[in-house]
Amino acid sequence: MGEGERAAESGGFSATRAGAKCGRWNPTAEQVKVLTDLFRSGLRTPSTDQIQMISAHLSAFGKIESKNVFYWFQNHKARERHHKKRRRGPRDEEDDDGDHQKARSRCLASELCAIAGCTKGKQDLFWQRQERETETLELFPLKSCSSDEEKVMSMRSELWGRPFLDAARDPPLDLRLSFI
Amino acid sequence: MGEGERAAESGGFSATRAGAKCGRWNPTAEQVKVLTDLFRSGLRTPSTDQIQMISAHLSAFGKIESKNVFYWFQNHKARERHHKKRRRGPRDEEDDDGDHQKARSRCLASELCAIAGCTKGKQDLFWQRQERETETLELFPLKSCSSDEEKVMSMRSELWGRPFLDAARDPPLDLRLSFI
DNA sequence: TTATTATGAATGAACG
DNA sequence: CGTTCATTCATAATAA
Repeated sequence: MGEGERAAESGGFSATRAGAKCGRWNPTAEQVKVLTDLFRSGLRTPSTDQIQMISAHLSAFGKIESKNVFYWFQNHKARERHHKKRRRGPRDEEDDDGDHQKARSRCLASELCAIAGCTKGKQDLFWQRQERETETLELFPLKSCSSDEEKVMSMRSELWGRPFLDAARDPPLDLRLSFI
Repeated sequence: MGEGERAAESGGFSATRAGAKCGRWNPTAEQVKVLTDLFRSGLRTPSTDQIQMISAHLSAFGKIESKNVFYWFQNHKARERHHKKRRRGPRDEEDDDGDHQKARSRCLASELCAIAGCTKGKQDLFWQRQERETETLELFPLKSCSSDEEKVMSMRSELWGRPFLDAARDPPLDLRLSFI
């Protein structure tokens, strides 16, 4: 199992990390980055809409489904509690991809985030939402998430690494964070 | 096959086999011995308490953390199952697997085991349990696991290999196994 | 040394 | 939501 194929690196951007048969979702560095940021920003249990939204944007970095986002948050939240301690290893920081194409560009103005759910009435649950086509959703459908004085955390200035190759294709990703 | 191999001779005791800078936990022969015994005794998925307990005792043989125990069982269970592929014992096969390990035997004097969880109310999960100091747990804290006759498996008489050198320092390890 | 194996650690996916 | 399973990744140990 020593598989040295690990070396198989992504061609241009860190797409599929594992060259093996991807039976399951394999998040790219960018995707993880965004998800982590969202999580650190306070997002714990994204609504169906938020999941759809996030998934849509992350699809720019690679194949991804809504359920992946759903699971990601579920797992991350559940495990955070069990993982409060030190994280082994000296060099285990991040990005094991080997490709450092993280054009550190700051998007202060445009912070990435989740769109408020503002769940409209009744809708199918989770990702099983009939899978209507592939993207019918809009980026900013919400018109009034209402005020809410609940948790309004502001985003932390974070960088956004984008593939320098498809700069034109991937959306700017400047979403607004507005927790329900 | 490895399992026992690297364990080397139990003739004495293999101190911290870890050659040096252990990036990751490297179990000693004794630790593996105990874990293996517990596993073969039927323990598959130790509870948080059991993990803590086991970890505490195994620490006598070397550095170890609760999460190591947790992972060990996870891996061991998963792998044994996976390795059961294409292995049809023609004849008298011990067929030790399965869940029938009900050797309801007497907990003879020195049986190694895990202490019942007796999960009292709410407790942190897994090995993340606050890491309260270094063992506040008692060997037989339970006074009444209360009703619930879930799975009460008894231990199979097994010997306990102990380092003859540190007999005094390491706990006798005569615990009782009582699944919940 | 390099190649392979054994296994610790991590996490996606799901179960109950 | 907590817990468990299945795969995969990473690396110490060991064979070649």
